[in-house]
Parts: sequence; C-alpha cells; structure tokens
Amino acid sequence: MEHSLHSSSNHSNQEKLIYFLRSTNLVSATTAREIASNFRAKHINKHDFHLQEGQILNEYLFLDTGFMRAFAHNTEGNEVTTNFYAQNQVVFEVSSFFNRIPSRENIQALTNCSGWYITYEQVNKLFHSIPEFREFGRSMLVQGFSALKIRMLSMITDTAEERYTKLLHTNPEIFQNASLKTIASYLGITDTSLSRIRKEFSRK
Amino acid sequence: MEHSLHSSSNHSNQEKLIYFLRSTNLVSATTAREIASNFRAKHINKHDFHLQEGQILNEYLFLDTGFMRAFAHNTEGNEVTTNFYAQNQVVFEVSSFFNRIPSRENIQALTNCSGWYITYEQVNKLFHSIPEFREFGRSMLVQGFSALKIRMLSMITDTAEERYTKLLHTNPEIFQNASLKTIASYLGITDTSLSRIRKEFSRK
DNA sequence: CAATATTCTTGTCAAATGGCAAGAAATGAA
DNA sequence: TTCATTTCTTGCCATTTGACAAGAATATTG
Repeated sequence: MEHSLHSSSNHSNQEKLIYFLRSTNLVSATTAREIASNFRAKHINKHDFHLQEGQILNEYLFLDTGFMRAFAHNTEGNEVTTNFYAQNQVVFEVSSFFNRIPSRENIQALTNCSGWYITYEQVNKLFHSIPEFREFGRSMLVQGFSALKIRMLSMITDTAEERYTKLLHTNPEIFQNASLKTIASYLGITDTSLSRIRKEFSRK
Repeated sequence: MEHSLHSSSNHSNQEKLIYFLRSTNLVSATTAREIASNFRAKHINKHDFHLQEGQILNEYLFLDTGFMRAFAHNTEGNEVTTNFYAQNQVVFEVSSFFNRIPSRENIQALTNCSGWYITYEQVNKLFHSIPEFREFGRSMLVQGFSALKIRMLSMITDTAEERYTKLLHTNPEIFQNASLKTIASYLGITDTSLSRIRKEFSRK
C-alpha cells in the first residue's frame, strides 16, 4: 500500500481517535482534532492493569489497539468479568471516574494495548469549554448504560446457551482474546457449564 | 403542625423537587429554584402509563409522590420488570430519551403518582445554559448506571434467595407496591420460585 | 354483599446449572 | 524440547429453578 509509510509508521497517529470522536456525529472534524490534541499516548502490556480495585480512576482512555477486560471480586473472592473492551472503544469505570471514589473493579489488558487518555481534570475542562465534547461524553455514558440494560434483560430472559450464542455472534473477538473461564463469569455461569454448552452447541 | 397549611395544601409545591436538585451538592439554592421553575406538574393515575413501548420518551420526570415501574416484553411476550421508581427519584428511559428512539420499555404507575417534568428540548436548553444542571444531569446518569452495574454483579454472583433478601432490605417499599410476579421478573426468577423462596425465608 | 378476576401458593416432575475432582489439552518458561 | 502450569473437558451427583396445573387467598367490580 502506497500510504503505509504514513499510516503505520507514525507512532502518535491519532487517526482512529479522531475518527471515533467524529463517528457519533456530535463532533466536527476541526473540533475532533482539537479535542484529540489533549490526549496523551498510553501503552499497557499484556496482563498489566489500567485500573486496580481500591484506586480512583483518573484516566479517560480510548483504546486504539488491543483488548481489555474489567472484573470485580464477588463475596467468595472469585473474579467476575464485568466487561470486555475491544479497540475503538472508550475504557473507564463510570462510578470511580465521575464520583471520585475507589473502584471496586479492575481493568486489565488481555493483550498488549495502546491508546489515548486524558485526565479527569482535562475531561471536565473540555466538557466546560467544548459543548460538542460534552455531547460526546454524554453519548458514551448513554451508550454504555443502554448496552448494560440490554445485557441485563438478556440475563433475566435468556438461557445460558442463548446468552452464549448471542455473545458469539455479536462479539466474536472476545473468544479470540479471553479464556473461557473469564467469559463464563461474564455470562453468569461457571466454566464447567460453558464447556458443556459449547459441546452441545458444536453438535449442531 | 403549624406550617401544614403551606406545605401540604399547596398543589404546586416544588419543595421536594428543589430539595432533590440540591441533594447532589451540585446545584445551589438559587439555581435549584431557577431550574425547578421550568418544570410542570404531571399526574398519572394508577395503572396508567408514563411511557409506552414504541413511543419516544419526551419527558424528564421527577416523581414527587407515588410508585412506578418500568418493564419490557421478552421474546415470549412476557413482561419483565426492569426498574422500580419510588418518590424523590427521576424517572426516564435513558436510551429513548437521549437517543430519540422508540422505547422498548414501558413505564407505568403502580399507584396514583404526581411529579414534575420538563421536555427533551428544555433539558438541552438548561444543560446548555446552566452548568450546574448539566452536572446534575450527569450525576443522575452516573447514578443509574452504577446502580445497574451493582445489580448485574448481584445477578451473576448471588443466588435468587440472596437477591431477594437484599431487595427486601434495601427497597422494602417495592414489596408494598408491586405484585410478587412483578418483583419476581425483576429478580430474574419466576413467581413460583419467589413464592418458594419466601416460604423458606419465613421459616427462619 | 356476591360474583369474578387476579394473585399467590403448592405439588409433581423435568431441565438447567453448580460443585467437585480427575484427566486431557494447551500454553508458557527454562 | 521438556517440564510445569494453566485451561478446558468430562463424569457423577446434588441443588436450584422452571413448567404446568390445581386450588387457596386476595382484590376488584357491579
């Protein structure tokens, strides 16, 4: 490809971030560039943590490449996966970030990751100074909230097998990046059950 | 009570709304009054709907008195309760309201209700003109999101009986206002199971 | 109040899921 | 490549939950 020199060799290429900001249709090209200029690069090695429980999350992260997951511990001390993050998504824990309280969740890189972040103070400054970013921020919040509502409905209504099938179709990347045990807790079942469901499923 | 003439006989008393706006510590007394002045009274009779599926929700409602629930229909056509609303809460469906799309959910009064509402346009106007209301709005969003995350974790981790017990302790009003069938679907179980859990529970 | 409708409980049985443990398979490190 | 570790699968059995249906209890309506 003739433009590969430009697009892949530049280590501070914010193209994807800018494209993402614009994809909501709430931010113009110029403003997207202006917003993006406030973001700084961040790399997280596989297995390392972007957030550990007990900490107050101070970074609003856009994931450029890589794959992450969030998890909490239940009362028995077992890990429960609460979310997965593919590239081109914002990665943050709402409550800790906005309420400035210690997080109950961890956010961990499942592969080597790179992204762009701004701090809490910067987010607020930009919310105040750039109405379009405010709208964008609200949109991210609404989107995350809505997605969780849908997931909750599925949890109440669907069988474990249906939840598995849906996840497989809507988020196949998850199965390339996370262990089955991790996925099982996200689906609200044990790894044993997931294994059996997959066995049943492959029979069809 | 000597002030009862003022507080209970005035049918457009916005005290609770103003108090609620201020309770987040994000809005000053003066601003709270200013914001409240944009809200209009709304009454909903028992069993009537504030929102019906298919509609685009256009009202941001503060529930002054009464009790409501939100529910959706699953693939088999059964009602699944997605939320309960007691007085002194904001009542709205995030996705329909902010994304201007038809709602999948219904919001219904379980008792006679009265509250205060503003329209989508007014919300946006106020978000734009009053930074404190913007903060308030974000806080409501974050709060709802966080509550749902906690509920999801409980759904994954806790047994049906534990979820029942927790709800009984944290939201006893629900049991005074909703049928067991309604509560059961909120807990993600059938009414039969809830009945048995209650039987077990009362034995202790 | 009586009649009707709705909600709640309970029994029986089936299906889904979990707990535990052992072995197979895959992965990672030396 | 080899060894160690982690992940995944599978068997066995217990527990939880659901489906369905009948009857009891409660609420609603005329």
